[in-house]
Amino acid sequence: MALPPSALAPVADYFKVLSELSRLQVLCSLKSGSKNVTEIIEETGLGQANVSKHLKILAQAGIVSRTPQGVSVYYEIAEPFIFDLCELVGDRLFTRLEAQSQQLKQLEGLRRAEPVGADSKGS
Amino acid sequence: MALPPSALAPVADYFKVLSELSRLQVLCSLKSGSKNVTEIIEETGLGQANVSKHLKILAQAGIVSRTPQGVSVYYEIAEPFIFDLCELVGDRLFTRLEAQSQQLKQLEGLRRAEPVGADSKGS
DNA sequence: AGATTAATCTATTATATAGTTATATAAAAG
DNA sequence: CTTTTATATAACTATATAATAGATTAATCT
Repeated sequence: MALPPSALAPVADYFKVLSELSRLQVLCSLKSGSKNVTEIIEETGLGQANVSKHLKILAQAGIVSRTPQGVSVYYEIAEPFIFDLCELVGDRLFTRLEAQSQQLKQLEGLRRAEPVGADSKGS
Repeated sequence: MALPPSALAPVADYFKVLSELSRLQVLCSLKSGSKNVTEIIEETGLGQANVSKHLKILAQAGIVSRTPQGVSVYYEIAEPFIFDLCELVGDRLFTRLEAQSQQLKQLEGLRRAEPVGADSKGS
C-alpha cells in the first residue's frame, strides 16, 4: 500500500476548499489586496451570507487572514502560494486544450488529404 | 473585477477531482506503475464499482490513461504533475502543523511564567 | 441610551455525489 | 454455446454542502 488514507485526507480536504467556484472567485478578488466583506460582495456578485460562509472556510483553512477594523472586517490572502497552485492547474488545462485543438486540425487535414483513412503518422 | 467565473470554473473542477480521498488513494496506488482494476481494488480496499467509477472520473479528467489488455484493463498515471501538486499541498500542511506546535510550546511557556492568565477583555 | 450599518449565525431547501447492490457487457476457457 | 473472470453501468440510499432568508450580534455615531 502506498500512503495511508490518514496522510491523504488533509490533502483531499485542502483541495476541497479550492474546488468551489465561489471560493476561487473570492480568492481572486483578494489577489489585488486586502478587502472587507462588502467589497468582496460587490466584486464577486455573490450573496452576503454566502460570502461570509466561504470566508470562514477559507480562514479556517488558513488561506486568508481576518482583520476586524472598526465596523468592518478585512480579509487578505495569507498564503500566496495558492495562486501558484491555480496557475499550475490553469497552465495544464490550457496545454491540454491546445493539444486537443491540434488533434482536431490534424484530423481535418487527414480527411482532406485521404478521404478513406490509411495509417497515419502522429506528431 | 478579477477573473471571470468562466475561466475559474475548469480550475475548480480539476481541484474537485483531486478533492476525494478515495481518488487520491487510487492515484497513489498507481504511483508505482500501471495496474489493472483488480490490483487497485486490492491495494486500496475500496469496492469494485466504486473504484470503477472513480477511475472513470480520473480518466475523463485526463489524469489517468486506460489500456484494455485482454480481459482486464490497465490504468496508468497520465499526468505525473499531479504528484507535484499533492506534494506542494502536503509540504504546506506540514509547515502549518509545525508552526502550530511551535505556538503551543510558546503558550505553554507563557502559562508557566504567568500561571493565571490576565483578563485582557472586559465586558 | 437608541439608531444605523456590517457581519455572522441559524435554519431551510435543493443539489451533487460517494458508496452499495445488482445487473450488464466483454473476453478468454472449456 | 456456456461458463468463468474482469470491468462497467444502473438504480438506489445516505450524506455533504451550496445558496438563501431571517434573526442575531457587534461597532460606530448622535
